[in-house]
Amino acid sequence: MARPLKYDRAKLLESATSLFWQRGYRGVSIKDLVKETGVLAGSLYSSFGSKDGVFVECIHRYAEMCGPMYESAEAVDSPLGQIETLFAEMLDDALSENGWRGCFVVNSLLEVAPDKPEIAAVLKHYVQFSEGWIAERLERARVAGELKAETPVDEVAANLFGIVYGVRIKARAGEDAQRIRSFARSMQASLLDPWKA
Amino acid sequence: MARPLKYDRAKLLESATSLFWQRGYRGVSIKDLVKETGVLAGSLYSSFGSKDGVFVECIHRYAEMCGPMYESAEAVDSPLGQIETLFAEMLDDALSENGWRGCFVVNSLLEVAPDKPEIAAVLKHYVQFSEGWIAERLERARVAGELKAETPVDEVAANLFGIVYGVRIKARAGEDAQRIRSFARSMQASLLDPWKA
DNA sequence: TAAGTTATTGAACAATCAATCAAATTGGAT
DNA sequence: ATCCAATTTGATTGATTGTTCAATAACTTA
Repeated sequence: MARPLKYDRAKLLESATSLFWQRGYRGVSIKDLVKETGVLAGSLYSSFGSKDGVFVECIHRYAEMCGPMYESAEAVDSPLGQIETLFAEMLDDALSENGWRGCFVVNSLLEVAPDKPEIAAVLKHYVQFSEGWIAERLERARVAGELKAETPVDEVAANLFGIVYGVRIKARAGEDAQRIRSFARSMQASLLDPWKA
Repeated sequence: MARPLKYDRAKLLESATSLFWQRGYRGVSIKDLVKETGVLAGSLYSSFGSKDGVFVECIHRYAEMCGPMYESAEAVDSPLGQIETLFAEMLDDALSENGWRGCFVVNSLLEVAPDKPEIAAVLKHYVQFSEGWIAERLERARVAGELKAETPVDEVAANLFGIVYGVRIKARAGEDAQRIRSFARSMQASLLDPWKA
C-alpha cells in the first residue's frame, strides 16, 4: 500500500489546533504550521488539500478534545445535575491558564464563518450538538418532573448556551476571574430556577 | 497652512469602518481600503501612519456612532428604564439587516486584542464605558429605592453587559431572530428582577 | 509673486502569502 | 529482487502583504 506517512497525524493536528486556537485562521500561515509541526508544506497539501482542509480537521480534533467533558458530566444521575456539571467544567476550563484562548469554535464562528460557508457548516454542527445535548437533559428533567411541564426546553437550552458565549468572551477579553464566575453562576441560576417544579 | 486634504476624512472612516466591521482587521488589506475609499495608500499612511492607525480611528468612529443610542436612552426618566431602553435598542440593532456584523468592538476584542496591546487598550476603554454607564444607572436606581440596598451594582452591570456578548455572537452566528430576542429578554429579566425592591 | 508647508501620486520595496511541481525516496506487495 | 503507489523534499510559483519614497501638486502666508 505504498509509502506510509512519516509524521504522526494526531501530533500534527494537536500542534496545528493549538496555533489556530491562539491566533485564529488568518493569524496562522502555512509557514507557521511548517515551523510548528516540522511537516513540510508539500506534505500538508498532499494530506489535507488546502489550508482550509487543515483548519477543518483541527476543528474536529478540538471537538473530540471536548468530548470527555460531556462524558464525565453524563456520569451524574440527575439530568439537571449533568447540565450543572457541564457548566462547572466549562467554567473551570475558561478560567484555567489557557482560558484566554476562549473557545476555538466560538472564536472561529466570529472570524471565519462569515465568508467560509464550508467551515461555517462544521462549526454550526458542533454548536447544535452542544445545544442538543443540553436540550435532551432538560427534556428528561421535564418528564421526570424536575422542571415544569410547560418548560420550553429548546429555547432554554439555546439561552443556556448563550451563557457560554458570554463566559468565553469575557475570558478572552481578560476579565477578572471572580467576575466571570459570578456571571456564569447568576446566569445559570436565573435561567433555570424559574422553570423548576 | 499648506495643502488641504483632498478627501473627506469622515467619509473615509465610514467606508473603512464598514469594511473592518464586516471582515475584521486581518480580513481587510490596504488595497481593499484603497479600492473602497478611493484614497491612495500614500495618503492613508501620511494621515494615519499605519494600518493599525486607521483601524484605531475606525474603532473611535464606531464608538461615536453608538453614542446616540446611549443619549436617547438617557431621555427616559427612571434609571432602570434607561437601561431597559438601551438594551431594547441594542437588541433591535443586533436584529437589523446589519446585525450579522455583530458588534465591531466585540469582534475586535476576540480577533485583535490578544496580540495588539495598543488596540486592546482602546477596546477595553469602550467596554468599561458601557459597563460604567450601566453601573451608574443601577446605583441611581439603588439610592432611589428601586433596587434593594444590598445590590452589587458593579457586578450586576458586568453581568448585564455579558448579555450583549451573547446577543452579538448569536446574531453574527446567524441564529434565529426570535431565539435571540427570547435570550435577551429572559436574561435581562432574570438578572434584574431578583434585586428589585 | 515667492516661499513655505503639506497632500497626492504612482511606482517600488522586501517580505510573506497559499499553493504547486518534478524529482527523489520510501516501504509493502508480487 | 522488482515494481508500484504514495510521501517527502526543496525549490518555486505568482499574487498579495504592509510600507516607503521621490516627485509633483495645491493651498496659505508673507
